[in-house]
Amino acid sequence: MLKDLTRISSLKDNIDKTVTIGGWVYHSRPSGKLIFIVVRDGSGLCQCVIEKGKISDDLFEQLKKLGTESSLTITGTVKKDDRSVGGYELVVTDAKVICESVDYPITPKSHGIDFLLKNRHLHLRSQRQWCIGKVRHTLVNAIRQFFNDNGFTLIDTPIFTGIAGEEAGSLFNVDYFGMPACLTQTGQLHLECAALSFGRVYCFGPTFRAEKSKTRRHLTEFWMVEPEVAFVDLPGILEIAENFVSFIVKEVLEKNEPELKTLGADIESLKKITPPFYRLTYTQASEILKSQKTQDFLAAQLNEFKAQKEQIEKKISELENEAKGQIKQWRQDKIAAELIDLRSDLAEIETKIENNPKHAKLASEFEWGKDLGGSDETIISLMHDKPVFVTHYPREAKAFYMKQDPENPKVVQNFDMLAPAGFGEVIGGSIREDSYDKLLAKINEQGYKVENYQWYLDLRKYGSVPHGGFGLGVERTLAWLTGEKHIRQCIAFPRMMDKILI
RNA sequence: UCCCCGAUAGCUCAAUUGGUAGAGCGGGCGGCUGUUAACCGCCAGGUCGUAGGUUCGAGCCCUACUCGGGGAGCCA
Repeated sequence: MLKDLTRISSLKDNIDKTVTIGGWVYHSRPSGKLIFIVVRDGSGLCQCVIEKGKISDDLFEQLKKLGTESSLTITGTVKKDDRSVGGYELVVTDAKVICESVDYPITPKSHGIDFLLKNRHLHLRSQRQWCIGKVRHTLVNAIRQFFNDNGFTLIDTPIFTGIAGEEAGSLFNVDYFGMPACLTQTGQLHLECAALSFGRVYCFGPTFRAEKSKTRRHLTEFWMVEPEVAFVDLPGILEIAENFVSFIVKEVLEKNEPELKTLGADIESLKKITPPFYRLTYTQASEILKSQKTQDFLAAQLNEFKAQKEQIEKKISELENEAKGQIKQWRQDKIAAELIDLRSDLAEIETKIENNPKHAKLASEFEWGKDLGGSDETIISLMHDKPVFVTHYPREAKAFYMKQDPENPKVVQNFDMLAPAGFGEVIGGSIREDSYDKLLAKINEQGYKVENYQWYLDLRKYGSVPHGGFGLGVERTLAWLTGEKHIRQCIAFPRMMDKILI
């Protein structure tokens, strides 16, 4: 049976032919002697038109009452029709219900995020999650393709590890047969070993951080790709990063434009993502933050928010007045629904208005030496239409393995890549400290146990070379590309702080 | 860990300022041959998160707790 099924995505090659598709009821609109059932089969959506008389009355009655997400096979003639979702529809001649679905909990109307997460096993079938999954698939392939095509060798780094790459406070500890171990936070340290064997390597896998972060940009388990390159300097690694990011954006644009449109992604701004990206040093970035330009920028933004707020409030009061008048019940209901949407928009804009002066204050009081805060990153990122590399952060604020800048010992040769339009950090990377003595001193300075890092130090003892790399978070990149507000929607089964739902 | 907001029908939300709980969607029944989150009529559906308190009277006020959302710090 399965081999005889046609996938919805290939209906365009079967116009006027009779085919059978297998799928689930996405939407059903019975209308007397005519039923429209939109079927999804994982490859797309297809509207099936069922006319009474063309099939048996019993089947007609069964299809008429079929609930959302019932599974079936359905046979009919493929017609091109612009009125139909996807552009093609099936004029049905036969159907077979496989499993009737009754009281499917997710309805076409809006739902709260808590409800949807608790129903994640079903929510994955929704159009939005499906689109994100398709884009993620392209993204992951593009990531692999870029490195594979540019002389990188894939190295699978371990998930159980003994030493930390980042802050020890964010480690998940596990009991490894009675011995202490932890889940990997980065494959970088292991990858450096491999880079000195293969020259150019990358790893791609899940990463775990026990940060107590409850924000739209954090997960405790996320996927990260990390390239590591021998014989490279900071300008060199930046060039790789911008070519890499430009490539994956181009691939997604080429292969997933319909999905991006459905998701409401800003396709025009993604088309601008081509090398070169902007480059700022941390010191330049901090000067921008403290400048009048930034204050003006934020003030302009505040005015815009206030104008938006006024517009929303005006609309709300208009609708409220209309609702007081003598109008039909259905109009009352429509107004109520619009009011709910508008009030939620209003709350969002009010939060922005409230945060704006705080962000302005934080920016104006920015002190050299601190790490860039979330709002600082957002400001820098909003002021640019392409990704921005921020380089040369203060040494104290950064990880022990980053190479001290020979020209300014207070900073390291690192970089963050901020995605444009306020999205913020997507990549973090650096040139690694390749001097044995400097690395040893830094390990001691941090209070780490040298014996744990002996193998890592060995890399600086036997044929050390300048090398570096970066890590790109898959979910954050996906959120940026798709315009999704929260990265928990960018992985099928998100793991969030204190919460594993299924 | 800190700050703010919330919890009312299966779901999303109302309840005119403390006076007997409403609507849409979803479900059930009926109608409709071109629907697009279809539409029209009828029906069922509630111990207002939990525990106290104030009051003649609490969904609404107060206290504590639980759960959730947003933001901060930190990060990819």
